[in-house]
Amino acid sequence: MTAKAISNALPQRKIGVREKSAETTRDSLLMAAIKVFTEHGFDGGSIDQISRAANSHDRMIYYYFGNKESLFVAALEEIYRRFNVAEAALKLDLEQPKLALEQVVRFVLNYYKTHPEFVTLLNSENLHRGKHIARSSKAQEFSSPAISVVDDVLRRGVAQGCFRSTIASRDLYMMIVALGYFYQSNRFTLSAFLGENLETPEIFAQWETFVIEAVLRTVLTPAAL
Amino acid sequence: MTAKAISNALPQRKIGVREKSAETTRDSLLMAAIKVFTEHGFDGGSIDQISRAANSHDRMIYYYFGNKESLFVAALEEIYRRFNVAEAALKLDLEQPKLALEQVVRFVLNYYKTHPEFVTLLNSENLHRGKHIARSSKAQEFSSPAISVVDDVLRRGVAQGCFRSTIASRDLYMMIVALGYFYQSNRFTLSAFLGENLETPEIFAQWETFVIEAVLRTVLTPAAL
Amino acid sequence: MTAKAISNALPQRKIGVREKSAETTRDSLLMAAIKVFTEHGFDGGSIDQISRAANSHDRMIYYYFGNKESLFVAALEEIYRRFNVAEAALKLDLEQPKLALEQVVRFVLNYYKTHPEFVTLLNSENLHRGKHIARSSKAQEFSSPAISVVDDVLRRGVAQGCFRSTIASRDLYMMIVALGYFYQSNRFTLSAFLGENLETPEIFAQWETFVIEAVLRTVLTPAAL
Amino acid sequence: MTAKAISNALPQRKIGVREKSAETTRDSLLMAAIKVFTEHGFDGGSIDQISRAANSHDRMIYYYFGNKESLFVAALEEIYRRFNVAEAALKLDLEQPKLALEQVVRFVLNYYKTHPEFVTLLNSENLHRGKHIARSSKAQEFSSPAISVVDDVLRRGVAQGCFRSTIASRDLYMMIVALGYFYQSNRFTLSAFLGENLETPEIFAQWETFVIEAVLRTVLTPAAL
DNA sequence: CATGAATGAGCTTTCATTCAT
DNA sequence: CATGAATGAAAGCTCATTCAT
Repeated sequence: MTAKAISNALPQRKIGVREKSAETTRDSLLMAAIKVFTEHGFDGGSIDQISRAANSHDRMIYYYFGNKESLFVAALEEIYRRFNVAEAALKLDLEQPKLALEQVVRFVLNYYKTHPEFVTLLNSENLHRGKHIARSSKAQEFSSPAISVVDDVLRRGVAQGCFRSTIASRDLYMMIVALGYFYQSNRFTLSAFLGENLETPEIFAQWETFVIEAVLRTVLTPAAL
Repeated sequence: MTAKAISNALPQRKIGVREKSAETTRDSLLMAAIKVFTEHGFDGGSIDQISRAANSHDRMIYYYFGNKESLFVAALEEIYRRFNVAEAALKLDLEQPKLALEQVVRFVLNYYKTHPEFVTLLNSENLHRGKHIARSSKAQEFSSPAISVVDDVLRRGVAQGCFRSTIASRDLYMMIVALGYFYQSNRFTLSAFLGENLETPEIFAQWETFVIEAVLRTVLTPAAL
Repeated sequence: MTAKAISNALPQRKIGVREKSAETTRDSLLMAAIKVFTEHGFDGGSIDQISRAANSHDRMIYYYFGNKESLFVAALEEIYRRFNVAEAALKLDLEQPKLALEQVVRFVLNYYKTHPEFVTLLNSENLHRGKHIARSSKAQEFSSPAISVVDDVLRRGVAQGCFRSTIASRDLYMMIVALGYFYQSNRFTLSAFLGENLETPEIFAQWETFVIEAVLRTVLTPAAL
Repeated sequence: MTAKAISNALPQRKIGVREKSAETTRDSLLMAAIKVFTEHGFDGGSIDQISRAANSHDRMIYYYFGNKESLFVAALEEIYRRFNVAEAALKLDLEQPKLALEQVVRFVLNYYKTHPEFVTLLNSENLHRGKHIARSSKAQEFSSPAISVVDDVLRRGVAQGCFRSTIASRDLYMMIVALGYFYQSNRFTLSAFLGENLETPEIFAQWETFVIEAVLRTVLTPAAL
């Protein structure tokens, strides 16, 4: 029969024989996985959808990743890696802590806005109570850079006397992330409930301004306000 | 043999002949749906799991709700209804806006904490880009009470001169909700990344204190700080 | 609950309480059955579709007809009854056998064309090897009029000397019916295979002329040709 | 317990591990499909019945054919292919057009009689208004041989002067097919209505003689009669 | 490295029908 | 005469995964 079965059932899927290197196959499967999991979540996305989107075959996913869960973990790690790369590119002037903090807030809000896969994959992961990320050896190493950026800015501001000294960097980090993440992750239900489309640039801009103000007012000393 | 076939065949699933009223059947299906969707999300939760948990049959879900999506919409509406009931029971002293606002924050944070189904169902819904709630005629009517509570407090505080007049109630509402929701919805990935368990009472208490402070600092006039 | 379950699942189906007489309900169910069975066949048509089309309820079908098969038998009997009524209205001049035979052919071809339900229901019935009609007590009484019309014309023509005496009326009857029925019943596959749409008036007219000629040439004596 | 579950569980359904080639599996599924669709029609025949009859599994039907409809199309194409093969084996002496035409009629009538699957599958297909065959790319290529055989004989007869020149080959083709097909496809309802069993050899023989005579009388010139 | 074949359990949904009032 | 409730079986189809080469 040779290739006839599949070409009968899925005629649109013919791929050339050995025309792609291993690296490419693995990569395109991973990209496809991020795309499909972003659109349908872990449960909603199927192995078949992913392999088809990658112009490959189901079997290759098992070859390279073992199973669906491991593929999902790889996808999670990849989007975290990308976030860290983007964050590392952020050049902050620590000598101006107030401005630096504002930049961090802008970066976070805009990163979430332009990278829905980040929000959606984490959303799906939390629906599963974090069971996949718990299996990742790289989980914690990925978070430290993010938090340390906030920590650095905070320390410098305290040292300069413009930031309050009682703020825990973990809380500040979570505040910034929460205000950015929630707006994106819940924009659909929020839009429905508020009767306003949160995806318009105007409303996002207003929110960004508000968040910056809220963060600064929380952190700044009365004198620096 | 499939698990489903077994459960159909096993005698212990047989329920007494028409011993339950329609009210009970519909209700228990809805309660079971909330439970199962909370634990596994929309895609992860199966019709079979739900009917079994309700001690009923698959068929009755279609009898009472039409299909899986409509059942999910009914579940969403129910948890929103409950939230509004709980919020309506909240007695605020509007003459003390600062205290009232603190109470609102405490209420929201604790409601999300004690009602994981609220967070999880919305999480699942946003994964589907809000397509289910868009079909609900009750969506908007459910959100207005929540926002108006914040609005009332805010107006009163502005009138008394202790709250800043430039705050939009929608932004304030979203801030409170975001800080409460995100902590719960992302507690699994956050715990993994931070290396700290956010479900311990101590860390939650610290977060609650921080959020109250952040909200008040954002809203209060310099004089009232 | 009362009516809430159905109105939730099938909101478009509310019917007034007792606003229709029994006669009407039974009749509209029968009409709906003919319609649905015509469109989808016995297997393809569902009890639910039928009761909905009749603006009634599943339960009423069982009340009036007992089960799906008996409903189908009733539908078959009804379309045969209608055919006989139409045929009885046909006024033939037996003194002109050739003309009368032509009229019969025209009647049959046009009846099948304008009553697709006749063709489709019989089609469906033959797919089930006639098991439903075998249960009908009225089956044979319905066929006699049809055949006797052909028989009368044939006898008269033989008596007059213009028709050949060796023709069996059963064969002649089947020939006319076959040429009319097949064209209608198989018009879809024929159109696909021939690459011509048999539903256009021109092609039907050509066929009608051809059939009349074929029937007459088969029956007429050489002298009368 | 459902019958399906049972058949999944019972050991006698287990087939040897990979003891069958793909060729065999696909073919036996197709053969089983023809058998089951012949007996119960498209709607009445189930995927489960077919896979069981082929000693295979539901899943393989989707693997090889995609879905039930495509399997049905494949079945239709297969029986048409077989008809064409049988017809191609027919050796006609075109120098004797009258005899050749008689042979064509005998061939068609006997093919339909001995291949009920041909009649039944087309019957079922027409019940669905030809929607499946419309999706077949091979539909028209299958019909041309059949019609061209009739066309060849007709032309030769006209050339020799024994056949009338006004006959359209399409009409002649449809006449022969109609008289053969209808007798088989409607033999159940006809038997019930006529009170005679059309499956007895005597009645079939009489019909065959009649049809040959009718076709020849329609086609022959008066001189050749 | 890659692929065709196969597997069995699971999914959501619809079926005809019956019960009790 | 009619209806709301319930039932169990079966439908078509998709799931993640494994085998053998």
